[in-house]
Amino acid sequence: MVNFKEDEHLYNLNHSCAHLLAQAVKHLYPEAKFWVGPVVEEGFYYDIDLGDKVITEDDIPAIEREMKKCAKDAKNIIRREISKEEALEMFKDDPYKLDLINRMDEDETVISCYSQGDFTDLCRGGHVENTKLLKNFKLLKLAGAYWKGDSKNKMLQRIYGVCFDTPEELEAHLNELEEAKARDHRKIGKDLGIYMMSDLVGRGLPMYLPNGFTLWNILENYIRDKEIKRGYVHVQTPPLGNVNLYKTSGHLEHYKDSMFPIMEVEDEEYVLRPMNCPHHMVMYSNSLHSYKELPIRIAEIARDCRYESSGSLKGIERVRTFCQNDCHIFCTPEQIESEFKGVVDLILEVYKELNITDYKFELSLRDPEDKVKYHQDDEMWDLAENKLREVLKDLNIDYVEKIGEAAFYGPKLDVQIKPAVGNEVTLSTCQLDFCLPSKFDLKYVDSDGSKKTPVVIHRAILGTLDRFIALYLEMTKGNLPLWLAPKQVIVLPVNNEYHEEYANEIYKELFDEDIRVELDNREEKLGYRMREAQMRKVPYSLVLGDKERDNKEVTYRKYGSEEKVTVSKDEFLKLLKEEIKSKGLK
RNA sequence: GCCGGAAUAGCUCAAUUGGUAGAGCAACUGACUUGUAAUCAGUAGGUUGUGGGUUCAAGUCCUAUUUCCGGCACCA
Repeated sequence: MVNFKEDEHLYNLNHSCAHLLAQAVKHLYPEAKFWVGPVVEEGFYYDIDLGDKVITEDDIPAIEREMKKCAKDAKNIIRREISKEEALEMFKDDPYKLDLINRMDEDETVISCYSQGDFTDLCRGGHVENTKLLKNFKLLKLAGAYWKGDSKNKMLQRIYGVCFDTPEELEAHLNELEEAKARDHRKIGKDLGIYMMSDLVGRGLPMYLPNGFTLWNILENYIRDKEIKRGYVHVQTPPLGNVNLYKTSGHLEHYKDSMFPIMEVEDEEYVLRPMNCPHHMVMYSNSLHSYKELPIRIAEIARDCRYESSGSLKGIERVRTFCQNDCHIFCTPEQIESEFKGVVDLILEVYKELNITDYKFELSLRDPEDKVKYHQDDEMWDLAENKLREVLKDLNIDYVEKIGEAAFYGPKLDVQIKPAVGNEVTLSTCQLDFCLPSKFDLKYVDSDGSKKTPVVIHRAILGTLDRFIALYLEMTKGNLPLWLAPKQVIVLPVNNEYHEEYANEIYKELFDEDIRVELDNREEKLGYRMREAQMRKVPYSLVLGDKERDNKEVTYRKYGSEEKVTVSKDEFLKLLKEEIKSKGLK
């Protein structure tokens, strides 16, 4: 997918198109006031205050027509540099522009504006030279957007669009957007019987259907086995807790708004747990620990519940109950680096085996100005942040730093992935925590006999199973590798009368070898059953007729290929086992 | 939560300015006995998300509400 911010020409083209949009809107709605119209990764937008006028989809064609009309005038786009006084005078009727001008730094001596015909906008640039280049554009979506991105402010109307040099490029881009929609896990999840939702059960509460839960279980076993090999121990804790647990941890104070409300039970107060860190802290304190035991890695595939605002719910990517692939590593300060490295190493290993390639690392740091969210001492933060930087440097990993994105208890490394539709989300995370261990007064006995406070690393590799399945379905377009496919083989006898017995025999042999196999012996034509097997994306379809029965062979067709291959049944089983073992990777 | 849009059979979608709710697939029944993406015929399937209202008449107009979709805000 094209990124409009990365290509300079495309950036300028879209930036100018944003101005063109504003110009057209101004023509059609003279009372319109304009905030900003930047280029973003997916194109351009403009935020507009239209007073009482509400722009709907029906108004879009008229705006596009007016844009075409304005562009046809072939006006040069002219840059002018003006003083702050001039700027204030020029935009005196537009409170939003005045706000921009007044907020500019004192040392920003150059204020620039760009004009095209009768329209002038405050703007840093860059732009294309002439409006005649703005031909192949399309307005794509309408949205509300808070002024300055703050939900306390008024909501403006935002119009998104894209612009290209040629109609072919525009067409291709629109096709890509359509294809992305077809890849959406909400569609694939429905088509492949992965999960369902029900109003009666409640919004944001997914129910995994047999196919989805098969996939879920394989992933769960896969990651648990990986963790066991790396010295993790697995536990189980309850999905709710006494409210005092979250008062102790500090979570209640910080995240009350996104927790389900407190339940009163016989003079006690409980909450559905929004995370399981506090449970694991308490579990650590169950016994006295020697420095010799550390690191202790307490892991759990844990179900949590969060009150996510209704507008943020999205399939199984963002839900109100989810299972975290969680772990809390309790270690000494000296062990931070090696443990952190171990986690990053595990992330990379898992991504390699799952063939996940399109992701980026983000190092989320505190905002030193925000003393409300980050109230521990700066020294601790500096130490933590620098340690993470060092490890990333050692591992030679590219990352971007994000100020103010850290958790209240410490900095974190996140792995971000772009879903088929919508904003980037976090898949894996690894977080350093100097805070919770002291809140729970956790200790270990050091070599000199003194009691010390351990450091905790929170980490999740598959993130939440729910979100992981969503993203993975989108990456693979639902075409799952053999080891993860809910059904691996479908057996299709050509004719039940003559071939069902042999088909049953093959079915049973595969079943006994733990292959997830299904026999489709319905009274339907082979073509019909083959079509269904292909639509269900079953990796192998086996066709069994006279030839196969007589020679003890099978003819298979691999999903996505039309090639038919006949092999002995032993060879087929061997092939399956090898492919499963290799996870489909060369 | 906020702004906008949408909701019709299990699924995908039709239904002229308000005028008898339809089709394909799936399901069921029967025939066909099948060699790699849809065999044929028949049957059944609906309080048009839900509650009010306007009208001789509402899927269609108004209103409230629920859910979903596109964004924004949020995301430990």
